[in-house]
Amino acid sequence: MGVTNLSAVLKELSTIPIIEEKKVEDFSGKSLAFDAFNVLYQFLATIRDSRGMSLTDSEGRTTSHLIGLLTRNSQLLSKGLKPVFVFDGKSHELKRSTIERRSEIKEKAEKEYKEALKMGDMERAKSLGQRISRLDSNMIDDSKKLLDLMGIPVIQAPGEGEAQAAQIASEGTVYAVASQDYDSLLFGGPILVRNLNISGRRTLPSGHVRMIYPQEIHLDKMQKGLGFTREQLIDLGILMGTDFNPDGFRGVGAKTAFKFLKKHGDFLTIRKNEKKVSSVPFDNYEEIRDIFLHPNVKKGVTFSFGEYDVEGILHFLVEERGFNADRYKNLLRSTAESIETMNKQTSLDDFFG
DNA sequence: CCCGAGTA
DNA sequence: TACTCGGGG
Repeated sequence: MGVTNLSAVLKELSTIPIIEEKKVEDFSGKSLAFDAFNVLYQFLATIRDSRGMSLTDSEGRTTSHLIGLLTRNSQLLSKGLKPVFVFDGKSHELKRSTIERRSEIKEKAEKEYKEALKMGDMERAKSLGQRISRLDSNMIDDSKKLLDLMGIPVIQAPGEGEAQAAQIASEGTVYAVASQDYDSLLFGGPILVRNLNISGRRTLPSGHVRMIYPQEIHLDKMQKGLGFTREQLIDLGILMGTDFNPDGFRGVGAKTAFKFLKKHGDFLTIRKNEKKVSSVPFDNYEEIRDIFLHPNVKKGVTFSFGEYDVEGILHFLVEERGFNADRYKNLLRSTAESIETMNKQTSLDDFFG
């Protein structure tokens, strides 16, 4: 999850427009560091059958994440994007309670889901199904295996994936971080790209349909538009709630957090002067701030892109997971072909400067 | 999530 | 061309 509700702040409180609308093709030739868990959870939540159940192979193993990774990444590769996947390592102890709470919520949703199924309330079942996605170590392993077969580099972060992704983005090893969360910006990643693993149209809870485009957000522009330093952006996040203090503060949302920060300058001064923030016990401020300012990351990480191995992918998905070969072989071949023609083109470009 | 078939 | 629906495993 992470910091997800910053959109309102960026749209309504900034003096300059911060969110740049892009097309997927605009990222052709650029490498993007995807927060792997972020992507996988997205697939697990959305790739479901009409009863809200994950898709599985004949042995009951979930395959939703594999379908998502294969189709989405094949499209991105066809358009010349160079995805890199960064997996979470050990999560910070302050995040544990968040994780535990999420798993409680999931257990509750699971019970309600079964009831909804019994009652035949499919709409409700489907929406509950989305909340009970679990990512186990087998799913992580076969995601890595599939990515490897697709030639997509897999990076193992020592801690937060989002932090490691931000690190390689600041080092210029990748162009940007791709995620739905804003955390990479708080970790110091200079560019964030959102909506890159989401299709063009989305049905909102209200029933309205809206087009979704990739968005590019630059940290420096965001700081300029809001008039905040990076430290203040971190304070903003903490006031609104992060993975490390998920509750935030009662009655403090985007606007109030922004207002407090403008008035007092930093979190500790707000804590001294604003009742909404001071009335709650909260002694992890320095530690949380430090997670964002000095994250647990590896420096100087390098990687290389591999071959898109059509035969290998087919073997894994068809032989081992029961995918329908006819359904996917066209996608695989045309993807391999686009990659090949693009490689030829870029090597020509390199040759001629 | 993505795709294809069916429909207008 | 635009949209909805069902299926994918």
